[in-house]
Amino acid sequence: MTSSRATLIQVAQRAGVSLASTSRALHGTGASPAMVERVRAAATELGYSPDAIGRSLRLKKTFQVAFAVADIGNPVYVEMMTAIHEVLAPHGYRVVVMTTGDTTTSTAELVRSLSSGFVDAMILSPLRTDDALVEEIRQATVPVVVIGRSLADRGIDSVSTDSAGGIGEAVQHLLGLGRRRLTFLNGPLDTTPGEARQRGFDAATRTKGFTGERADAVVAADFTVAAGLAATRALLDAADGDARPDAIVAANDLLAIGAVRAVRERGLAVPQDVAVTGMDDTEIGRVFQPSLTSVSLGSTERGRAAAQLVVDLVDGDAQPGRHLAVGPRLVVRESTDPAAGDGVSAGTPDDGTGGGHR
Amino acid sequence: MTSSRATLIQVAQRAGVSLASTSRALHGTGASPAMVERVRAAATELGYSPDAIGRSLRLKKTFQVAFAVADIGNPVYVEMMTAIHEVLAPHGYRVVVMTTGDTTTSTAELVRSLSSGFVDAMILSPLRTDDALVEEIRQATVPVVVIGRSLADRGIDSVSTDSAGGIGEAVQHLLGLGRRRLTFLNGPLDTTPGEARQRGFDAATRTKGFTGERADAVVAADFTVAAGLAATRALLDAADGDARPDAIVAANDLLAIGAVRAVRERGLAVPQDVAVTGMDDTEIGRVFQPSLTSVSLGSTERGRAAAQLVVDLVDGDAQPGRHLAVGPRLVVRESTDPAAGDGVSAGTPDDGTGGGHR
DNA sequence: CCTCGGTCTGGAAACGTTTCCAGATTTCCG
DNA sequence: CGGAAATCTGGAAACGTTTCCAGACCGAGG
Repeated sequence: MTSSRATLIQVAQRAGVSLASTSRALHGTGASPAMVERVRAAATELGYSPDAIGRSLRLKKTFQVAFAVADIGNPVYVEMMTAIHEVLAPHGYRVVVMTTGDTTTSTAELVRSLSSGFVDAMILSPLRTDDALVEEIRQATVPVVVIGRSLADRGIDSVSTDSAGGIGEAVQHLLGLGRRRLTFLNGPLDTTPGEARQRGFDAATRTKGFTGERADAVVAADFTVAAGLAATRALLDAADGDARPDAIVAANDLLAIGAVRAVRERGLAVPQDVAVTGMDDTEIGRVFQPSLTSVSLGSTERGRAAAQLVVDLVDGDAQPGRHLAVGPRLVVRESTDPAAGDGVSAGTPDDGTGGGHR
Repeated sequence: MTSSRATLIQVAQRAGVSLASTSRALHGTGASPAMVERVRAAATELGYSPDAIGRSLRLKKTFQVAFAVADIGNPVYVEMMTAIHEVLAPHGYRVVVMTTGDTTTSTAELVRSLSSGFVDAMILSPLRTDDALVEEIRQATVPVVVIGRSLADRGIDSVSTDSAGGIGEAVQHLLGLGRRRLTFLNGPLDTTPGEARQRGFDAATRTKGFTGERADAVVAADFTVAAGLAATRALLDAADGDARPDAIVAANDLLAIGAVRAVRERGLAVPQDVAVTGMDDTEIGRVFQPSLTSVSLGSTERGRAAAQLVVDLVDGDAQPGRHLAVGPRLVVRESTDPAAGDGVSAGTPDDGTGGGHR
């Protein structure tokens, strides 16, 4: 407990040289070899390690970056966080996790708290944005990179994906498989993803290129398995025979799992009778039986890109206002194509459990 | 970008009073109402917000706590992190995520880095521990709370669970259901959990109270679905008829899922022909069909407990060396009991996707 | 031999905050 | 009304680091 509380001053005294020289010697710039040797010796003797706070105060740099989301347990955000950490750690930056709360107000408050200067930058993935929040971000005393919609026009660095386009990809995939009666299983429409994905489905099915017979949409109470199950049950109750969909496009993997369950309850087969697609490409969808065809929104890529923007902004001399888009990517598995891999043979690096300790 | 860069000195000048009085007025101690009013006004006028670094330097307190594990994407650790964050945030502490690397050496190195004083404490869940690491933790300049095995005898705060006992609970549960031929599906034995869980299985089956006919163990290559699938296939290939197990105790949920798949491949039913239990009680096991009976090791509780220990240690005046044990808890679901809930009706607060945005 | 340039060193300031200490002013009570 | 006590204020130091600045020293070239 007593070790390593040595300060630079003590090292200087021990080495019998000035504070300035000591700093230079350890920092490796403009000191004679003899001096370096001498100071190094004193430093190791005392078990010296530089104080991060003193250093930060002088340098006006904390070597910390905040990552703020509403729910840090959400697998999508966990993926982002992991990617962010992987990019930032080699650059010497620590990652501080924070929560935004549910509202734009609480998010704006969090952004305002940046003015106390405990981080060099923030990566923010807000649930939704409004003008007040955007303005707060612009006024922030440290760079903020937003994962969500593009804010390039407001001079804010941002990374986005195209979930609407992703739904379109799922629709095209199903049409390509010969499916003709599509139902979109969405979550609440008053959410940002719910709204965007609905837009994507409408765009894909109300175009001239739409070769199907029908395209309906139902809304589940929430983005959960239970809600997906209930909504799909109702859907199947209401329609049978030719009215029954032969494909369900779900707005995320959990809804898709609920849909699969409901379909099977009716004695129907997935994908033979009803094909199902999900979105987010989560571990849970990969492991499920049948493994889920899902639209990956590239959470890892988005996290990585955001972190890279931060590095440029903080280390280098980049100007804010850049925007990066990560394209959606359809991953075909059993829930639409029985012949597709089941995701098990492919090595899943994460074993999903504390039991994975080596 | 120009806002909130005001310093306390500027506030003092603006208010026309001394620096000392300004600090007191804002901090609310020993200042006259008039002074408080005056300083407050100046502060809001300038949009002042106190600098965290200057504050930390003076107070010798960072208001940050590190959480370090090998793999921050691992759901078990994510659960811990979430719980830790929930406990610490209300106390005004930020959470810094760090990775230990795979070896005890790299972990010890991380602990040593604490001497630069960027956090007030660390919560560490090491893959494994050795004497050098324990010694490093003892020497650390800030309190370290270990999640893993008890280190009370070394004067280090720790939180542990009893995975061995948890396996015992699974065994008892299966015996209670009338199962007689048990097979333990473990991961690599040279891992800490692998070793402990094997010990638990042996203890539960080699005792006088063991009412079964046989108890075997197989070892999968890894704690993954694929490894569980392969190992269980081999197991079923080798034995049939009466030799076939009527219950499989898996060392974690992913292995259990692999086992379920292999059993079904053979045209056997879960749980009727073969009952399966997992461990860790992950979301993935709850959602899987059949939903998995699993032994929860209370990751949330352990995280919460560790965070509470940190708060006591840093805020209060507790002495290190305490130890808390979180008991394992068996959650019965469909993979052993067809009548058990499938985990879907029970509200899962986390929707597992970015699509859950409100 | 003088001067110039380069290399190296030490003093001191600065980053922004909190708090000790002493002095000044007010309040209270005898 | 005098003195003690209580209340309030300002100066200054301290936390630990980096870096500007000036000065010292040395060697080389004129």
